[in-house]
Amino acid sequence: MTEAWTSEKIRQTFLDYFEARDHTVVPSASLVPQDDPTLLFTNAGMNQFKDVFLGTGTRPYTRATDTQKVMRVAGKHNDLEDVGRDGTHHTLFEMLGNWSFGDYYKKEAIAWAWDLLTRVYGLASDRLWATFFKDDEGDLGIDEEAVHHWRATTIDPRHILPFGRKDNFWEMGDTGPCGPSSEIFYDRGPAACDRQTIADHVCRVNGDCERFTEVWNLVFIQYNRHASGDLEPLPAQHIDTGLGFERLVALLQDQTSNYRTDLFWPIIERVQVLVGQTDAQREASLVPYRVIADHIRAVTFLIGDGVLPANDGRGYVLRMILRRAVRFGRTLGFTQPFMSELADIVVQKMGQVFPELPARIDFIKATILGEEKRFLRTLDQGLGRLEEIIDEVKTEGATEIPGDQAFFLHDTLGLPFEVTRDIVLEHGLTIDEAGYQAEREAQRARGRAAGAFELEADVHAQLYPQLQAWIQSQTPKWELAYDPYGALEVGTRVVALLCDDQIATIAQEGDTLELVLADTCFYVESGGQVSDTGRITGPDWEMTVTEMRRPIEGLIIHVGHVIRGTPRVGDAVTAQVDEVRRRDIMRNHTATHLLHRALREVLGSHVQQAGSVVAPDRLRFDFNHNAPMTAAQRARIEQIVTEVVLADELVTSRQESYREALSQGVIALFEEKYGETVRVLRVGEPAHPLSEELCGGTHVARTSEIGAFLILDEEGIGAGVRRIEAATGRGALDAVQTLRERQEQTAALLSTPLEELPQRAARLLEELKTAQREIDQLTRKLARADFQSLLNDVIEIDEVPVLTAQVDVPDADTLREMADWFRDKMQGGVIVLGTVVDGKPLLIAATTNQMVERHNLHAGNLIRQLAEIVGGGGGGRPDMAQAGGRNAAKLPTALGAVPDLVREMLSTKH
RNA sequence: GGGGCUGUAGCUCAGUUGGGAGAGCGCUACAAUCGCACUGUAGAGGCCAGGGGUUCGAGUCCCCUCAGCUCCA
Repeated sequence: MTEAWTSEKIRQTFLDYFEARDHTVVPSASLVPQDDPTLLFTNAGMNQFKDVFLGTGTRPYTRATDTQKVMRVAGKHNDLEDVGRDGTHHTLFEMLGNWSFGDYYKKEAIAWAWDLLTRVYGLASDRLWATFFKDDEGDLGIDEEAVHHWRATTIDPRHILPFGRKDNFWEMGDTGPCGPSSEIFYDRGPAACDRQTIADHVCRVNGDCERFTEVWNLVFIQYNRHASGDLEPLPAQHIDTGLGFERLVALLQDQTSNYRTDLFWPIIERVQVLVGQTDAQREASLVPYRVIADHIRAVTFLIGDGVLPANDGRGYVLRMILRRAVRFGRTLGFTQPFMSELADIVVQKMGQVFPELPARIDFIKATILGEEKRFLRTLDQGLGRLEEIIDEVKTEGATEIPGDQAFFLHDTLGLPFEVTRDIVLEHGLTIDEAGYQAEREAQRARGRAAGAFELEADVHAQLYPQLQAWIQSQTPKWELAYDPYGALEVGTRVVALLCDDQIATIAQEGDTLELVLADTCFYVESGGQVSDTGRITGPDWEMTVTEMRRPIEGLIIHVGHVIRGTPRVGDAVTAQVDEVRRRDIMRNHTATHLLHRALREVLGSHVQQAGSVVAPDRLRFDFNHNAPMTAAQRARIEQIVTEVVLADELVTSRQESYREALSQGVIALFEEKYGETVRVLRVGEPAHPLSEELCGGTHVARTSEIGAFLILDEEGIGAGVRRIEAATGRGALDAVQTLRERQEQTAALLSTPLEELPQRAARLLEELKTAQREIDQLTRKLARADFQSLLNDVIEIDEVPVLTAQVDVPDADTLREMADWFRDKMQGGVIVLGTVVDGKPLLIAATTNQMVERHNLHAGNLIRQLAEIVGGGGGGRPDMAQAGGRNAAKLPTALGAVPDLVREMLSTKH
């Protein structure tokens, strides 16, 4: 190992090696699996080729090689909380692989793997071990073929070992392609064993210690497992290999820890600079360094693939990883956001291989920074509450924080338990960890009981592959021609029919039908653009098309109703898209691109599309931005788009390789699945395009066709995500007409010319306000006058002044005010006032505090008895209470009862 | 998908068996000062997130919706 094996060189050597052996070098698939709802993240190199192994998809090549970014955060081999505690486990890593789809098999796979490791990479052959499959549970026997090819290499024959189904038989799931595997291990020597202290530990291959490192797994796919459990030999045999890149780099750079390689060490050094520690300090607290180095890679890649921090799903995992890194950062002394700066290092290091990273660097950093700030805020709130809890515990003289309190901090306020524990210990208190764990377990159990992660139980999972197989049996050479970009009408024929989820050859009038055509010009929902509708006409029949589906690659279904005649398989038909509707959609789609560009111009280049819907009547566009748009920004954006519309710019598309497009700075959207060749949509002249995006949608030919563009609405739909609704062409006209209608109605109601409407409304509001104020003043004046005359009616009961009266006031507030005047005037005494508001009786009783204490005259008690008389209820404070009822006619009776009641209450004084 | 918490003045929040919507900061005016900070006085500012229900009466109780925070899957 005299050469310097940089990670870049190691990766490139692998790809070059297989490219020289006729493999197509393909880009890594996104970390977000496409078309696979069962998977949270891409977790193996084979994910992107799953359809090939399943037989539902094909590729234009039979040999491929790649480096695949892979995420593993939960599972038997990797738990998030373990990452960073040793030198070999990661959340995100690269998996180098070579693939054969029905091409070469075990001989080449084994020979090349051996050749590459020993000759090219120069690993010592006496350190290498190989395993093969020997069935220990069934009758599959020994993988003699693998043994044979291993013996043909220069490997020490004693280093070829058999293992059973647990270690050496690979299956994708309960059913599907599977087969034996062969693994290559590297022996790091006895000193590398991390289990030497365990009594009965024996260092060996598959012995679960760090001495023997699994380097490369070669999977030989040769069976298909049926639901019955039977294994059927496949007609075509495949190779699927995975070589852990980070481990290989560690081996070639002669490091026992992956973190000491050039993949991670620059990050660690940067962290050290930022936090200002010495080398000795760094070595003393390596775990936080490793956690941060690992997690910043995962976070950068996840955001680069369009995952955003969220409360569920992928976004939640991203948030947990980022927050875990911040948490460990705090233990190093970081008090300010630091992660976004580290993203630069990751992008510098990996950007060549993963061009999506440099293309989105600003967005990635802004997202990380935003989430870091959010988390710091969450921590502040949680810490504030924790201080309160600690104070409470201390004043109670206790020394332990209850487990449920710690769990509350974690569950509700998001304060990590580790943080809570550290602070509590600093205060010299303890924490009820068992109680915390119990609460946590209870919460987990509730979550599980409520239904585990539901995998989409698609009843059609079997149907459509069957349909496809049926079509192939009828017309072996057939391949769907999908062209929504040209004419909106096509002459073709019926290839297959589905009625009531059954494959059929004929359908009846009135049936709901799923129909497959040989060619179609109907657009299938994708990239936010909704599916086309239209009709299909046969020789003597006709059907509507109301919905389109693409259940599996290469199969497009037209769903609709037969409105006339009997469709049959093989019929020649004319398929016709609803043109008016489609043209509206095209206007909206092109306008979406223009809107995207205008947003970036006005709000900044951090604006990224986070989703969109392109329908005939409107377009919806979600994007990342932190604040509501101002009216001026909205107007500016409409203006920019309109200028492009008026300039009558050319709209063109071209096919290009994905990598090439990205490297030219073409905007790629997250939600979209991109193949190796992509369609680039351009607005404007080639020399200086106004907008270039990857897009599979349909567009107008010239921007002037858009007609008009109008933003209808702008709102926030989540943390840092805004949504714009807009309309073009006829939709914009509709919107303007609706606005005008409303405005005219309003103007007519106010008898005001349109242009004076705002002033008129403002003046009316002002008038209303002053009028209300006048009413209030007059009401009070009247009440005051009433009150003065009422003072003549005060009677005395046992030397206590008592006033009872029915007055005419508009509300309870005025009654209350009159009672206050009485109390000011009389110093002591009892007042009960009644009135009728909206046909309902209303009563107020007031006394003074001294009356309550000395004479047991409780206003609340008094009012309750009165309320009963008027058919209601009441209550209040001892000195002020109010009641209402249903029977206004009884109000005089109630008031008449007051003297007796007061006398009674006074007589029972203590 | 399930659970927890929160939503009251521009901001931070209080509001105790259901019965007068409040504090601090900020804002405006006036006073004081050469002026500012400060201080004093007065004032403006609230569909108590939205909707429905219970009640004579709901910021408060019940249900639903929306939004934010958070945990779990």
